[in-house]
Amino acid sequence: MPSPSRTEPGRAPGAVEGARPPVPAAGVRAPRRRDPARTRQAILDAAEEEFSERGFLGGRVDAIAERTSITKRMIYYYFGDKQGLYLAALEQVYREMRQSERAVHLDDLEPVEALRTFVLSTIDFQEARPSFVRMVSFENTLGAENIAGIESLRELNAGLVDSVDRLLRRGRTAGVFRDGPDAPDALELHQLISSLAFYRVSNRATFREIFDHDMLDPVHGETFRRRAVALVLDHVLVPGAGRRP
Amino acid sequence: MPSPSRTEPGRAPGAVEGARPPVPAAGVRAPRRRDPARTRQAILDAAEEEFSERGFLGGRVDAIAERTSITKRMIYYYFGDKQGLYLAALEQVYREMRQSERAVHLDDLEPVEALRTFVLSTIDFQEARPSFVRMVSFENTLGAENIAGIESLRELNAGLVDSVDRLLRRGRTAGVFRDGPDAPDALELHQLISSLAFYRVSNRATFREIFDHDMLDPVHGETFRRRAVALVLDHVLVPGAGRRP
Amino acid sequence: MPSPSRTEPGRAPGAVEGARPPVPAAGVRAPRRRDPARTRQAILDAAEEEFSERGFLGGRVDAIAERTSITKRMIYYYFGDKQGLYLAALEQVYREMRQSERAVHLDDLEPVEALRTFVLSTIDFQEARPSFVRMVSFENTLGAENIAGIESLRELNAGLVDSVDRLLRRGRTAGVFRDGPDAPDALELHQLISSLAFYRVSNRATFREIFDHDMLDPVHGETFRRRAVALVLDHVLVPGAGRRP
Amino acid sequence: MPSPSRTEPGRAPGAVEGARPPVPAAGVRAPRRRDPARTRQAILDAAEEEFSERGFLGGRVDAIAERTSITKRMIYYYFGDKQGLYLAALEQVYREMRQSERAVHLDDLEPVEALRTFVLSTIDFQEARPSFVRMVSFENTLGAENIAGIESLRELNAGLVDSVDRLLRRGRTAGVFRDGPDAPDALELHQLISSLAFYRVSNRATFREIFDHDMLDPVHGETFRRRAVALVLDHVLVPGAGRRP
DNA sequence: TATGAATGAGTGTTCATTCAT
DNA sequence: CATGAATGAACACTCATTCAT
Repeated sequence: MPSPSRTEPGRAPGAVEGARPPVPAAGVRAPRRRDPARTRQAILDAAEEEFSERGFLGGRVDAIAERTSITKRMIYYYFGDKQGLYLAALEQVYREMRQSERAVHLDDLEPVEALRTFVLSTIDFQEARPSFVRMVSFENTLGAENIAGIESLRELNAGLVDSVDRLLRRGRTAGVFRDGPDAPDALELHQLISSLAFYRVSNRATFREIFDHDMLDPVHGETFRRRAVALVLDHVLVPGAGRRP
Repeated sequence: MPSPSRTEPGRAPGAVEGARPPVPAAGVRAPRRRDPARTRQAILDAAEEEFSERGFLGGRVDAIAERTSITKRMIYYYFGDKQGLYLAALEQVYREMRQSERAVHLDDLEPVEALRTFVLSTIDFQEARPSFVRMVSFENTLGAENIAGIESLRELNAGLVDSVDRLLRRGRTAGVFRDGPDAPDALELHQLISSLAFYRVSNRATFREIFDHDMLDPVHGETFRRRAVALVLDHVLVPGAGRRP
Repeated sequence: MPSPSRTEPGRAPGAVEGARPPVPAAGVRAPRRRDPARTRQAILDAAEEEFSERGFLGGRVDAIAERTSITKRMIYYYFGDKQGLYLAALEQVYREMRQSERAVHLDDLEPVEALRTFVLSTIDFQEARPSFVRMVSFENTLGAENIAGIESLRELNAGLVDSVDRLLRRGRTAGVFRDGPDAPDALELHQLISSLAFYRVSNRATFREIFDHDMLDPVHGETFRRRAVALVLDHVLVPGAGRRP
Repeated sequence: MPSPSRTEPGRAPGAVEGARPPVPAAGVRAPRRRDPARTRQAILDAAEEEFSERGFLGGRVDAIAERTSITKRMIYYYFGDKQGLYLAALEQVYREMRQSERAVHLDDLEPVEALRTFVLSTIDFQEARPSFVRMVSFENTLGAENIAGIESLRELNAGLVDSVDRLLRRGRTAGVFRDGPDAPDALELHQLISSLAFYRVSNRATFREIFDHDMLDPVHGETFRRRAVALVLDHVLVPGAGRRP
């Protein structure tokens, strides 16, 4: 299951667990009746798996029902239809990304260190959550029609760009980041870093098949990170400034 | 149609057309009977469209038949099954990429110019052939299982890496490219450039939806190209060498 | 319908019918919604008809759906695939045979009478259930690949041979059945009787076409039975023993 | 191929083979152009294989074309349609049986020996030509509709019954065969012997699967033949007469 | 809340057969 | 005589979705 530690929205965090209705017979494996929030979450996790593996068109509602041993009727009860379920899974995946980005407090770091941290955390997140990458890939192939329906997504990501923007300003003010028309803005910088981090995960399979080289092999991890950081810093820093010895 | 410039094998380029039975009205795209090469190619083009839009799982054989007004039976006659057709479309798309790369004779250019050309031609190709990008994306989401079945793909791409390798060697010999353990090898360089060029096309839809910024908008094209070239050159050149004034 | 006497598992034999929703007009054979056991059985009966008439390869799932006016989807819901349905029909037919054989308690009869009874009941069953004969014939032409998948079939039939074996032993002990290396064993005896009873049904059509003689015509029934019994008794009895006056 | 020794109707038996048109390039495997009779026969043999393995409904014209590497068009050219081809194959199989029966000159043997010979030759033929048995089985499951279309089949088989009839008369006249209302007539005798010989081949697969006993295993061949002969003689001979010591 | 049964429109694939050359 | 290309109807099987309980 993607992430067992996920908070379950339908249930109060401090709820007493002991007081639950008669526990189902031992040996029964899956979320058993009478815990709607858990049922909902189980469906959602299965949907994330299914859709991230096969896409919206390729994903099967039946397969999701089988993964959870929850009846299809429940899926429709909770999510309306296939698209509703897909959207919910997509949103869940994006929400996680946001949380991961919030966890990194760029504003608390001095500019160069903040930039370095931003690059590395982006790489780390994409690497850790390939199902995010796959769902985004699928969304793109279908023209991102579904993603448009997710409210709060824009502001969510606008927040990200804003924080990169603040980072860049601080760096320029401090005289360590280049300025002028040739210097990249926040969005361009995000695009650059995303390209590096995303492609590495999204194109892993074909790259490996064609070049016999697994971009995600831990063996290459350190080198890749170092190069990526160097590349971005070279691109942003004023020549000669602030590099590590 | 995906590639109007494709040579049609069943017909000599300069052949006289006048002697043939009444040519179908111009604009009618479906090939008419008794021209197997044309029939096959029409199916293939429609398949490329369909599969690049909806993926292997989402693509419908019926849709391909309707696009061409060729009976489904003929699709199976020529390509065996859905997977065979998909593979053929995938191969066609890859072959075009190779041809586009061959067209650029890196060996004939001096190293810095060659590198600049390589970056730009990669960007241009991905931009010009979004269906290539989409098919590769789909392949990756499915683990590139299909791509493994295409012979000649590895050597085809090995050729590409070889020519980049020669390029790097020449640059180092000439003293303009960095050397040593920190300098990227041919594969790493290819990965870098592909990331930039591929992501811009593959993630266009979500990027636009989230940031209101179309990475492929011609308005940004020149800037993007300039930045990408600068980025790569900065990464490869010895500091201070060979840059344009 | 193949076997009107079949017990319908989903309904208690003496259950009151009055409380149910308006019963469909008598004579309407298709079961109406919401009686799974009946639905399943209706499919199975139609499958037995279809497959016994046209074989596994020739039988059409669509035809079975039409015979019952149950949607194809339900057939797959209950039986998985065509082969699963075929196997279920085959098993049903074999189970009936077993029941018919169990109904004859050979152990309760004295040897000669038991043997006579065994011959006649075998003839009667094959004659009464031509679809059994046809399905077995089809199975044979396909190498009995399907039959191999039916568990319990062997033990089921092993039971038959065992009871014939007991019969033979009792007869030998009583001194009425021949003994020694030339006397047939239980399996040989079964083969002999089956040959006579089975061929008469399985080859009826060609025999009639070629010789203008219907082996199943009631006119010949009595003679055939008498001859078959005599033939078997002559083969098994010690000369001069136990024949009817 | 079923029977390479088959006479090819379209070609004179004594035709010189050396004078054939330029032999096709070495490596080309199958009957090559410009020998219509051979082409026809190749199709027929493949059809016999296909139909005897899968029946009329299950047999595929494509499969027959592939077996011979002759184009489907030729099949239609020679045989009209699938049914025409099936009939031709059926007729070929029956013709062989007739020839095999003609080869045994019952009239030249004394009655008991003739009867013994008849039983054994019937057993031998069925054993040697399982595709005959399978095609007859298939015909029966379909109600022998096709067989009705084969002219000369009745007289062909009438001849068989006549010769058995002559055999029985001779035996009765000689006082070795039983007479009276309880004695079997020619058709009954044919039915009996066919049952034994046919069932052994037709039901081999299910019998083996169910009882782990291969009725055609050479190990049991001698015993089966002895029993079959004894059974028939016991049924026909006057008690005590003419048996072997 | 939950379920198992049911549906109709598709979805990949194959069939026997025919056409133009 | 012979071929490869073409067809439309059927074929086994699956889809997302809904109903009765």
